Amino acid sequence: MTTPQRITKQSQTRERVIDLMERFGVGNAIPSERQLSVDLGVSRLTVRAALDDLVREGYLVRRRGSGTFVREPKIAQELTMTSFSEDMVQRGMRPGSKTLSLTVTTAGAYLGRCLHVSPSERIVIVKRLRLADGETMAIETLHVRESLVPGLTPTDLEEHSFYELLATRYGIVTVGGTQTIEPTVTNEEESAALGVPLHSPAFLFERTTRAENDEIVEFVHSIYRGDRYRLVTELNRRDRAGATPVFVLRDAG
Amino acid sequence: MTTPQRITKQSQTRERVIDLMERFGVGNAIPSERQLSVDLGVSRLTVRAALDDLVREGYLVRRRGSGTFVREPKIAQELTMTSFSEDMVQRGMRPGSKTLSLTVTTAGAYLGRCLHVSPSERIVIVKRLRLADGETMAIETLHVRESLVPGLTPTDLEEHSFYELLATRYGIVTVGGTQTIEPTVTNEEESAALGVPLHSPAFLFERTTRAENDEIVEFVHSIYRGDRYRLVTELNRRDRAGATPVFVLRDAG
DNA sequence: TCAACAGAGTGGTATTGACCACTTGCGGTC
DNA sequence: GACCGCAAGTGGTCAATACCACTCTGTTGA
Repeated sequence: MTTPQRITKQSQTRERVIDLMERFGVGNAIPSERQLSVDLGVSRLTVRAALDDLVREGYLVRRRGSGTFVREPKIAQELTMTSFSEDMVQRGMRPGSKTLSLTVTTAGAYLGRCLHVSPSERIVIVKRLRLADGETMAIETLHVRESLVPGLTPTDLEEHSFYELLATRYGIVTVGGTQTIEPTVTNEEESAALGVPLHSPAFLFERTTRAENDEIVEFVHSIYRGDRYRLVTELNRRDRAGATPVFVLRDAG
Repeated sequence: MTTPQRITKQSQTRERVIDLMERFGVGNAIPSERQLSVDLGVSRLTVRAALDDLVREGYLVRRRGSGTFVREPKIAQELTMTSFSEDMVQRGMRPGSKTLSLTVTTAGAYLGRCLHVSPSERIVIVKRLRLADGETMAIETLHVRESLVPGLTPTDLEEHSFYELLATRYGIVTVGGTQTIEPTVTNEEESAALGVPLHSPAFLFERTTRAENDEIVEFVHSIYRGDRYRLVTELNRRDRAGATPVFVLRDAG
């Protein structure tokens, strides 16, 4: 059901349908399933499987007795495993990062538990601002074992995405993680950094990220401006799996 | 692909597989797809379609060459189309509802836009507290066209789930909706009602719900205590569709 | 002129049969 | 006893076909 890694007729069909979607344009119907199965030389079942995925991902809508139509593109990215940098690029904005501080300390009890390491392990703590088109969007505190990222400098992080650095320089591929989201209000430091009034509503994100070997790579604590972000979920009685939320950047002002 | 509303072999198969899952227990394999297709008297493809859904919803895991196994149950409910009442029952808590006010006014510009009705349409506005095991969890403001729910009383809402009432008494079946989530802080009224300090962090949920004919049924504005709820998301580099968040009730204190 | 109807076309469901890729365990071999 | 390899069983993919329920449209009838 999930997209296969190997080249399969279903995945080929998917790609060719995506091409067709662009050709026909938003709001229009793509050829019928039977027509597609003839045109693409695959069975209708294969066509349906490919369309199923595209429908579930929100690119197409089916109307029984009528046809399958190209949906208008989503306005926002899914709340998923993308870095802030990637995310902003996809939204068509210029991402930025300003490193406020980079310190090394021992983990201590709390961080040790978060990162699954000994409390005496040395940890790099990086505090940085996240910018979009020059405007401050969030303040992020990154915690990572020093042994994983030797020689990391503040400017590294302003020039590259952290995940990019992990992958290319340190050979660490992240595969998943857990994220919790809470409402909070900004404190003095956060308000000053974000340029919002004291005690403004904000999202508190906490994320732990895992590598391929199931080791915990990082623990990130982020404060996102509540006046610039909101979460949007499409609810669905029939198909409970469709409740994938998107993290939406609001209009300014 | 989506669960059908009519009785279908696939939905029957789904139910019978769920029975089997309970019988075999967490961690164990259920019978093979071929075996199930014989036992249940349906084709293997139908079995697969039913299993697909259960896998996507996280109840089963498939291991190629090995079998299909019962996953351990999720710790929390998905952020989905369940009513507060259903939700609390599933968490093993006793839901409660205390109606604070029930008024009827004209929609006006803003509500008219939210509900897709004329600004002069008469709207029932219900304000009520949501309780779990006697403790106040949220304050909810419900907006619904008066013509949809004639004769609705405050006590109705304390004795039944609103969705239950809609379905049984008014014959309105809800099929989906859109929900937005923002961080906020409680105002004087909300703080008093929830029993938290003034300006406490909270989640602001806004939901519009659609009926079968795509008409908008309700617009709900809810304030959830930030000290009792958090959102949890499992992130996944490989399968982007799997980022379904859960709305977790925190430990008290 | 307009409403009702019939038919063609669409997605939704289901069957049967086949082959592939992978896991596992059994049995033979060294 | 330890190791290797093979075969059986599993999920993954795909084909060809059939019928149902629904939508839309063009035609027919009043």
